[in-house]
Amino acid sequence: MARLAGVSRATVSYVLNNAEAVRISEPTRRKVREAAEELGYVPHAAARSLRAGHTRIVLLPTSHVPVGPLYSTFLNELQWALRRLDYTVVQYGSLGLSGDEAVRAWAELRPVAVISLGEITLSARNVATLKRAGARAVITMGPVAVPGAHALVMDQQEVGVRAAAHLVERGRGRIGVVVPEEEGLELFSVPRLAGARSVAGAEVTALPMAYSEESAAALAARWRGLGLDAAFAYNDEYAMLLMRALQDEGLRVPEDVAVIGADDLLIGRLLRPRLSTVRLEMPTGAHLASLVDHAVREPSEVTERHDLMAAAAVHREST
Amino acid sequence: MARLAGVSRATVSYVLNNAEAVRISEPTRRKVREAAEELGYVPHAAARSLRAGHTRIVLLPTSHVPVGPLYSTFLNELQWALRRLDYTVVQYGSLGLSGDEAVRAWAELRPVAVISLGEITLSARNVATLKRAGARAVITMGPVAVPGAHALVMDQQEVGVRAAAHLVERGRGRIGVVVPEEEGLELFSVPRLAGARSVAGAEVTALPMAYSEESAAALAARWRGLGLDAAFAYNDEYAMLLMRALQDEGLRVPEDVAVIGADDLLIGRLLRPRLSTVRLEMPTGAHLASLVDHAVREPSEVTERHDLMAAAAVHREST
DNA sequence: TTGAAAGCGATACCAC
DNA sequence: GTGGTATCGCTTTCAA
Repeated sequence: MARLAGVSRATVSYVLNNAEAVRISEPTRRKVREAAEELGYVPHAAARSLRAGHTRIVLLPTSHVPVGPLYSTFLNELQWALRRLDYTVVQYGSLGLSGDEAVRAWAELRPVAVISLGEITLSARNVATLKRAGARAVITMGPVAVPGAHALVMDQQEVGVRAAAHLVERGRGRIGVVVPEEEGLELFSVPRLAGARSVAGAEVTALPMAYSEESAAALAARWRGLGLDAAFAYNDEYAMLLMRALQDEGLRVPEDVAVIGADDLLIGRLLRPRLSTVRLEMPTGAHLASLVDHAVREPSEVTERHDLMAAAAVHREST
Repeated sequence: MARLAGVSRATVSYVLNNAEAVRISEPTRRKVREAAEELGYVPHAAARSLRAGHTRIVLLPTSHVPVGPLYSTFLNELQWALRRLDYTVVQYGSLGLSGDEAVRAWAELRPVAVISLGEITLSARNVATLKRAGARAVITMGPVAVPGAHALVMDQQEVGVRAAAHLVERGRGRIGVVVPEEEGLELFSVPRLAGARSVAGAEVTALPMAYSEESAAALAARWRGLGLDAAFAYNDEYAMLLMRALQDEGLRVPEDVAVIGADDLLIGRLLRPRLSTVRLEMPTGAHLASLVDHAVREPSEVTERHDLMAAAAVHREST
C-alpha cells in the first residue's frame, strides 16, 4: 500500500508498529494512518510471520464440537485469556483426519503452541514434528500422558472409580456401566469402565448404548432381566436418556435403580430426581492460558510435566 | 530442508506438490520423500500463501461456542465437506472483540472465504475490507442481510411468529416471551420477540430471565400474578429451565401453562411432558460447503444473493 | 530432468 | 527522520 501514501514501506511499518527505536514526524504518521484507514489496509499475517520466523498462533484442534456448558465456558475463558496475552487463537477442525495427517496440517501453520483437548492422541513423534515446526509448547489434555508434551491428565479411570465407589457406599454393588456405541469416545469410556471395575465390592456389567431414545428404551426394556441395582452412565447425557427410559418402564429411581452420570452438566439438575454425577476438576481457562504463556517463554521449565486432574462424586437425588 | 537431501529446493517443491507439469525421476522422488519423512519436514503455509497470493483458508468466526446437537452436527458436516474440497477450516475465536477489531484480525489471515455464523454483525465496510484482503466469498448466516455479502438469512422473526401462532391456534392468547438476560443473544432474541408480538390474537409480555435455575425459579414464583396462559422461551434450554421451575411451583404443563421452546434440541424430548418447539431449517453442511466453493470460483455469480431459511413449529406435549 | 533466480509482503539494519 | 535493501520459505519461470 505504502508508497501510494507518499512514503516508503519501511516508514509505514514503523508507524503501524509504533516502533520506538526510530522517530517519525507527526505529520508523516498522520499521513500514513489516514492512508491505511482509507485503503482499508490490513497487514499480511503470513508475510509478517515469515519474516519474524515465528507466529503468535495458539492452535486448538477440535474434532468434535464440544458439548456442554462446562466445556464451552472453559473454552471461552481460554480464548479470551490467550487473546489478552496477545496470542491468536485458531481452532483447527480436524474431524476425520488421522493423527499424523492432523499434525502435519497443524504444523504447516507454525503455531507457537498447540493445546490438544484430547480428541486426537499424539505420539512422541507427532510432538517432535510440532516442535521442529516451531511449537514451543505442546499441551495435551486427555486421558493419557504424551512423551515430550506437557500433559494435563484427565484421569478418566478415576471418574469410574469415584462413580462406583459412590454407588458401593450407598449399598449398591451390581452396577451396569453404560458404554457409548458411538465411535471416538473410547479414550474416555474405556478407562471409565476399567475404573469402575477396579472398585472392591462392585460387580460390573458393561452395557453398550447409543445416544438415542430408541437405544435407551431397548436397554431399559431388558433391565429387569439383568439383575442390577445401579447404573453408571458414560456421562450425564447418557445417564439422562437411560434414567428417563427406566422410568418409562416403571422402575423407580433411586429405589429400584440408582443412576449416576459424569461431567456435571446443567441438564442433570433439570430432571427429577436430580442426577448424581462425577465432576472432573478442570483447570480454569485463565490458568491454562498462563501455563501456555509460561511454556512459550521458558520451554525448558515446563516440558514433560504432568498434572493430574481430580474427580469427585456429587450426590444428588438419583442415587 | 531440501539441499540436504541432495537436490534443489525446486525439486522438493515439485515432488511434494505432485507437480504434473514437470517429470521427476522416480529415484529422486523417493529420495526427497524419504528425506522429508526423516527430517519431519512440513511446508510453511505462510511462505506458500505469500508466494501464491492467496490462501485456501475458510474462516469461521466463533464468539460463543455453539450449543446443541443441531448446530454442532451442522458445523461438523461443514468442516468435513470443506476439507474434502481442499480448504483449510479455521475457527477464529472472536469473543469480546468489536466488529471492526474482529474483521481486521480475520483479514490478517487472508482467508479466501468467511462464513459468519451471526454472532458478529458485519457492516458493508467490513465486508469490503475482507474482500480487499482477498476474500472471494463472504457468507453470513444470521438474522439480517449484509450488503456485499451472500446472506443466508435465518429469519428469527419467523421463529417468533411460528411459536405464537402455534399457541394461539391451541387457544392460548396471553403469552409470556422469555428473553435471555445474557449478552450477545439480542440479535436472535429481539426479532423472536418481535415476531411473537406481530401475531394476531397474541398478547405478549416480555420476561427477562437468565440461564440459571435461580432466575427461572424467581420467574416461576411470580408467574400466577402475571395472568398468562402460555410461555414461549428463547430456546429449548430456557424453556426447560422455565418449565421445570413452573412445575416445582405446582403449575401444570400444559393445562395451566403451555410452554414452547425453539431450536429443537434433543434434551427437549427428555423432559416430561415433551417440549414443543420451533425448528429452523438449516442448510446442510455439504450444501453450504458447495456454496462456498462455488462463490470462491465464481464470485460474481453468488454475491448479494439472499436465501431465507424456513421455520416450523413442532408439536409435542407441552402445548 | 534439474538448477538458478525472481518475487510474494513485512521488517529491521544501515546509510543518507 | 527517512529511504534503500536483504531476508524469511516457498513456487514457478526460464536456462542449462
